Amino acid sequence: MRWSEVGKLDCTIARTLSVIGDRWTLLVLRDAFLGTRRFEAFQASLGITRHRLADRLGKLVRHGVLRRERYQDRPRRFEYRLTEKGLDLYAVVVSIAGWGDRHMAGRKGPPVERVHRRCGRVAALRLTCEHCGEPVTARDMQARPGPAYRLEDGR
Amino acid sequence: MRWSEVGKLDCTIARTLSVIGDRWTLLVLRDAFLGTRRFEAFQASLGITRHRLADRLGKLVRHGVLRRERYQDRPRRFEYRLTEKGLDLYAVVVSIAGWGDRHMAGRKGPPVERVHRRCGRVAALRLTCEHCGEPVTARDMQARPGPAYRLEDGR
DNA sequence: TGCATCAAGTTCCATTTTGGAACTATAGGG
DNA sequence: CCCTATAGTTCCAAAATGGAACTTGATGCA
Repeated sequence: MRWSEVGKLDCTIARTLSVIGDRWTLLVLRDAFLGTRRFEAFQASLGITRHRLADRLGKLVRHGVLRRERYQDRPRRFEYRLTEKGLDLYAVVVSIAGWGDRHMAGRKGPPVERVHRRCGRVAALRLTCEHCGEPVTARDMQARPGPAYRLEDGR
Repeated sequence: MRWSEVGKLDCTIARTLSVIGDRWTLLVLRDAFLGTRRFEAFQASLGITRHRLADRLGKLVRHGVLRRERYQDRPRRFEYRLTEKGLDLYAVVVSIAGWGDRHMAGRKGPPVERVHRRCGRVAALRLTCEHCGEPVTARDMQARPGPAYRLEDGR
């Protein structure tokens, strides 16, 4: 199976990965969440080739994760900014950073920390149940077939 | 820059992605969280080539995300199970699924739903601040250089 | 006029990674 | 002796990637 077909699978994870599940794309998003907007800045920060970068930025724009916005005429220059859909990927980026901080950090600790503006503290973020508000881990949750799956098989 | 060198960067996200930031790896993990353990089962479910799969499973084992466990002698047969380190990736997988459910779901709804065992309800999971417990989005958080970064530059 | 610089790409080619399909190893069973 | 089952490995063509140079449109400045 070609990777370009994975997005057609009836699985939201597969479809999501067809947009962001790329070697460089999540690093582009990391930088976007740190405030990077310009082509040259992404390129310098990541060490990605210009060709790849143009490609990935274009894909993220096509999928509505980034928006290409003109910030200057003569000559025309553009920058890339997160859309609402893109901002909603924060949980993904932060979860990856959190796992990395716990399991892959150097002895100096994490290179970036995040402050919760409301309470003013440096905070790790955690997953909680939307109903009862309790923190959850893998063992607290039970996966089961959802609406789409039941419909499809007539269950 | 070669992708194999990205993991050496002084960034926990880059290091994490060097382990799981692969086209297929996150789909392997999705299946692992749904209970898949055997080579043949991963292969059939994903449509990944056997060669790639052996490669990815091996990499996850080397990084301590999966554990290769013998479940039969004569002939020796092995299965792959999440370690504690692997189970801790739940937030990553669930965040991806959540974004997919919100932005990429078909009209039939999500194919999988997750029940919180403790409260018994089908629940979406959300990010909250570990200190005040409030749900947070990208706009609620402010990134800043962390310990490793300050140490390195003497700031 | 001529030349340098800046920012955002694009083009070209060699190297690396991947997909696809067939093959191997070890054992049980008829 | 051959079929089946499971967990891989091998080989090659096709696709994706890295690296470096080139393009485009404009400003500055000698």
